Amino acid sequence: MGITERREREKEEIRRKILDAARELFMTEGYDKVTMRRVAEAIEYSPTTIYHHFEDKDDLVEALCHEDFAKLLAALDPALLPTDPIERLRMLGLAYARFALANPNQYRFMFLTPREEHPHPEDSPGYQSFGVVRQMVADAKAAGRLRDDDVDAMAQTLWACVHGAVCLVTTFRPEQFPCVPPAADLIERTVDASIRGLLKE
Amino acid sequence: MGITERREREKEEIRRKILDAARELFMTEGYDKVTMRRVAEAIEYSPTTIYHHFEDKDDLVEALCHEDFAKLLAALDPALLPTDPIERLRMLGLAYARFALANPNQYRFMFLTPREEHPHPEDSPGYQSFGVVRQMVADAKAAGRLRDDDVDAMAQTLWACVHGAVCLVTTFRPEQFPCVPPAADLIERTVDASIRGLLKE
DNA sequence: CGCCATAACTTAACGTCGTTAACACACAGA
DNA sequence: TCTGTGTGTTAACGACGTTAAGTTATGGCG
Repeated sequence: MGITERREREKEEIRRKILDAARELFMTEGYDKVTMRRVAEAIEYSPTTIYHHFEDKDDLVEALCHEDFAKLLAALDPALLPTDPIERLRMLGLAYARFALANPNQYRFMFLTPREEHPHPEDSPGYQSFGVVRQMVADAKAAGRLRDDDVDAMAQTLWACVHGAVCLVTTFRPEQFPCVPPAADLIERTVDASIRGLLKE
Repeated sequence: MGITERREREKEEIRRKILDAARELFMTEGYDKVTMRRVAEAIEYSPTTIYHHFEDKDDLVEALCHEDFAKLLAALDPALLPTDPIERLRMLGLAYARFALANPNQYRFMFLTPREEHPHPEDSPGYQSFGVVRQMVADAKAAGRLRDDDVDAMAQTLWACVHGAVCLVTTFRPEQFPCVPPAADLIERTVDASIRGLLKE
């Protein structure tokens, strides 16, 4: 009775094809250019077929996004970071920014698009990514290196700062807005300043 | 020969009406809901009429945006701020955030939408707003309060941090993402930490 | 085998959007 | 009085997300 299993495998296969085609369009041309019709054309099916695998366009991009949160979580793997708590935080910030700059369209959808209908459950990669930050802030705090007691608030502050630098760099081209410096420079400066602002004494 | 003047006055009047209707829609319902047809309906003209006053939808929203940059510049008026350079910077950051939180849709378009075709000339309010930040950073530097020498880079760093806090707060509702704290609290903490990170010793 | 239910997939359409071509009309200047 | 310019309209085009209806293939079952 391997028939239904084969069916499921085939269904999964085309779901995979849809996701891959959508991601290709999404990465290279951005959200607006991911139209159901273009995705369908890319996989050589009719647009209606996509609706058998995803509820609507939002659901499709949401699925993409879910995969990307997993990638982000992997990119923040604590095992890859130094042991000194502060240096660790610094490298975490840079790794986060590296992910964002490498996947600007995804980042935009993940962190810059209001997604009221899709909250992050506690065991989701998105939630866990924040957990990594919080844990490292907690470690730095435990090592007596931070000035404040509110670990959550400090983690959010760091996140906000790096997020801001990433947003500026990915939104504006250097020549467009007043004197935006080389991307890497602004990000490094922002990570440094925000961490320093939380240090004890 | 007041005829052409009356004509121009009338033309200006309807342009004004279009902008007002568009702003109303834009503020309350966001960019997507500002359709040429709905704006036209609001002012009781045909959609085509709008195209006699604005090149396309982008041009219309761009005009809205231009007005908002002027409002931002006004909201950052240095005369309203304290005299101590650091306290001044702090209040500037809070005033910036206040503007953003009061006009989230406009803020989104102003600072979160890539606008490749519309750079900011040096005398534009957008450019000048950054000038205000840079000037205050320069003053703090002149007062010997800052650790670094690169005024532009420090101004951009502060901007990035506040921008990031504003983006998080306007994008996510408190219950949606991990433990986002009360908006005002995160913003204040971010302003404080980023400035502290730039202080001398 | 022959019938049929179900799932996969398509065609064709609806309503919305931004935008534009074609036309109508008022009216100042000759 | 004619004419051109500016101001406005209607009606359409093509692209979009989405869906109703229909087609086809195929495994299950008498």
